[in-house]
Amino acid sequence: MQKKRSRIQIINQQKVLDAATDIFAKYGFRGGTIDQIAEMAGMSKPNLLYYFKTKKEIYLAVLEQTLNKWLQCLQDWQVTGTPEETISNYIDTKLEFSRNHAAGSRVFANEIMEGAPILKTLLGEDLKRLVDEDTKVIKGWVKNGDIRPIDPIHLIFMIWAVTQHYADFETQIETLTGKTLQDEDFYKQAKKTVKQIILGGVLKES
Amino acid sequence: MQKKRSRIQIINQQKVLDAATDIFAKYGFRGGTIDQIAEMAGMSKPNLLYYFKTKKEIYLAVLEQTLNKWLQCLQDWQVTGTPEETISNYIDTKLEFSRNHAAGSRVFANEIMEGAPILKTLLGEDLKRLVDEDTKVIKGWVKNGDIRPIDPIHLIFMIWAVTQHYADFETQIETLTGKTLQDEDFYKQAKKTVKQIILGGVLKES
Amino acid sequence: MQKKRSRIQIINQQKVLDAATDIFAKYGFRGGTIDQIAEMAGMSKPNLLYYFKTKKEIYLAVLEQTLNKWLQCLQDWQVTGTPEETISNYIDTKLEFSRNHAAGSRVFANEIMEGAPILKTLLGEDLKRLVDEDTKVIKGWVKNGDIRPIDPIHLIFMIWAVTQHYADFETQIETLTGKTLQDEDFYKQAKKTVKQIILGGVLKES
Amino acid sequence: MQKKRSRIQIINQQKVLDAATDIFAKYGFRGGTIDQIAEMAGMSKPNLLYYFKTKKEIYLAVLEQTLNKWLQCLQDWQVTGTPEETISNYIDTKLEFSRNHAAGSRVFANEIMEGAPILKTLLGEDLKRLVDEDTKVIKGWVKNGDIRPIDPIHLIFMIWAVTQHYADFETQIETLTGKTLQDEDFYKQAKKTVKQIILGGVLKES
DNA sequence: TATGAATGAGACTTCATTCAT
DNA sequence: TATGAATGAAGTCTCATTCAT
Repeated sequence: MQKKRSRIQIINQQKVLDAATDIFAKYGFRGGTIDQIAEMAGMSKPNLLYYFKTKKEIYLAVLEQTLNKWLQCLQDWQVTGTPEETISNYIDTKLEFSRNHAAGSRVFANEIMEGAPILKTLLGEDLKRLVDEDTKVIKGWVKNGDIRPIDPIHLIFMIWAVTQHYADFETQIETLTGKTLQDEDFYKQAKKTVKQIILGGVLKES
Repeated sequence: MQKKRSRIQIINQQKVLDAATDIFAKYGFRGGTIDQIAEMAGMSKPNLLYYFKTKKEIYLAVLEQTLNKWLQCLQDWQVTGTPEETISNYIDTKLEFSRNHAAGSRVFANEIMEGAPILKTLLGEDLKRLVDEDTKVIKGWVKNGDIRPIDPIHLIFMIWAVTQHYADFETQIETLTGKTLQDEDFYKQAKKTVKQIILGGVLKES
Repeated sequence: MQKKRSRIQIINQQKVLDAATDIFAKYGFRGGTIDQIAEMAGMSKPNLLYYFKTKKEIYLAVLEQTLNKWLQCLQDWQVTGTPEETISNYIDTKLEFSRNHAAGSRVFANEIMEGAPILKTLLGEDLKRLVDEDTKVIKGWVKNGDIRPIDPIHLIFMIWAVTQHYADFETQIETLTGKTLQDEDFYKQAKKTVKQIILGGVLKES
Repeated sequence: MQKKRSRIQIINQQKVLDAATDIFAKYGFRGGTIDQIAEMAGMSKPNLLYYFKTKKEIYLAVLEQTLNKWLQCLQDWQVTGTPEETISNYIDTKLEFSRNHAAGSRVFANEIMEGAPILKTLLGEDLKRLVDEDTKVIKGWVKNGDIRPIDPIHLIFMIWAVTQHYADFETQIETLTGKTLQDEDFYKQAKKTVKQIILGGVLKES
């Protein structure tokens, strides 16, 4: 039974989640501390623990929230068009997510590098289902001769890798270029190049 | 005065570094503990600290060792051939590194997600120099009409992202496919697909 | 000036005291928490603290209430009859108290095992006075040849020990026999046996 | 596998157990703190936790140690003689235990008043078996006409209650009489009176 | 070289209590 | 009268590090 949440409760819980996302993004679950989160959220540690009883509970809430945003994000994507439109749209969606939820993306990355103790089941079930669907679509394109003969799963990994890279390795990218996805021109250039190469490598020459 | 290192010392130090690489790969610097490293290395904590005085010293040694392997790896790479040969070779090199040093790759990933407190300077100097050189080469190709007009920096990021993905997200990949780069067929298929798409997207149609 | 206490106040205070008696009986003063008491009393913690300002205040009220009941209980007891009647009556009284106020008895037991920080003075004054009186009565009986020559203080301890045992070690007794003093037959049998032995050991054979 | 314990380890573990027995005797498991135990044992808190990893582990060790002493104690008891000898001997044994292990006795009392979360199983199995045996013996005496017709279980409870009372309510007894079982005369007088009454109440007049 | 013992700092969490409404 | 929100103090436990042998 979901407790009724007052206005201030919603606000404070979100403050905590935002701070926690940043901290867990940097240090992972084990490395991040409640002190850091409390300070960043601008509240005392016991007050924070009034909203979330344990560190793990905060972590789970962060994962869940990020997951929801990610799923919602993927729902925006449509498989209806041509391969070019569909892939292009998918890259748009993923890169947009990396721009708007860089910290969330890093929380996922950390979780997976820790061996995905929480998300493993989910990855093996829900995500696998999504991937299987996409794989079928791509296989259909190949069989149909719409695109070059490509191994679908590695194409999917490639798109994920590239789009998430801009979020997960933001520090490195910023150190090397002085830019992040927040920079509009840089964002456009990244999107353009990624699409250029992937579509160029996947589509048949007309 | 460099202490003379006995045979056993060298062996034990390497045992520590191997264990530490695994632990820091999973939990990052903050999240990993000396206890975990000592246990994995099969020695007592005080004995471990006889070889490395502090946790940070271990971490630095891990980073340095991984870095050396990575640089050595890159030295094997030759820019002398055609764009196709050069890029193909680069992908080979990076993917091979991901296969042989998956944990090391994840230590880097963690370090960068923590904001690269140790490596930031290095990234901004040594790595930037390497990247600048590569950028020049690619620009030359473009100007020369050898390849399509591509933004060099995003091409480089793309190759990094894709090749490292197989190391950094190993857990996710294994959960989805049941395979890792250690699987020879999977490794070959990954390499083939990555080259196919990137080269296909970069090279001009003949 | 004694605040006028409304009906609901009286009811709620009693709800708190009942819950607190149970909790302190189980965990002692230090081990019991206001949360536990509040939950058992079915009210929020701040509301509970509206009736009793501090944990200690609750504890004192519990001790006082139990004490009052105990004293009232002892007033029912009459020394007027024969030794047999008097002792028999005393055992009745004490055992009845154990049955009706098992939790209260345990609160006392805890208090005393903690070193009686609150009750020590009372024990040394009021209780000592009562014990001294009883001692005199018993000594009189002995001198008079009404009962066997018995050390009065140890007789008193014995009656206390036995009667309180059924309250304080209720869990043990229930585990061993499946019964408590709430069970009418068990209660009667306990009373009968206790009287049989003590009276048999104290009274002269006729 | 029992770790080999060095000399100092044994000494320090015993220091901890002794202190913990006193603290848990006073405040119960919930109420007693590691700080108190560490201070009483004369060592730092982390050092104490080097020997026992958790508070519960200390508590279990205390219960186990006390239990062992208690069982060893009961082994000294012989059922071989007449009812008089046997009961007399039993009282001796139990009272001696109360004198030598007053704190341990109180730890048990606390455990039982908390509902015996740890010992419940043990009480229901091992102790029940012991009690059943004793019950049979007593029943035999009754059937044989050696003693008066007494309910065995309540006789056993009575002996336990009385003998343990001197340990568990030591504070009250000392406040009222200025004596404890450590006082030799008081000890002898208690023993004499207890035996006098119980034997007087149980045995037939010769 | 190796390890049992020890500890201060700090992390997570609980709890009595207060505040504001 | 009632309760959601907040907090300082304290309690349990972990961890990097040091010491002694």
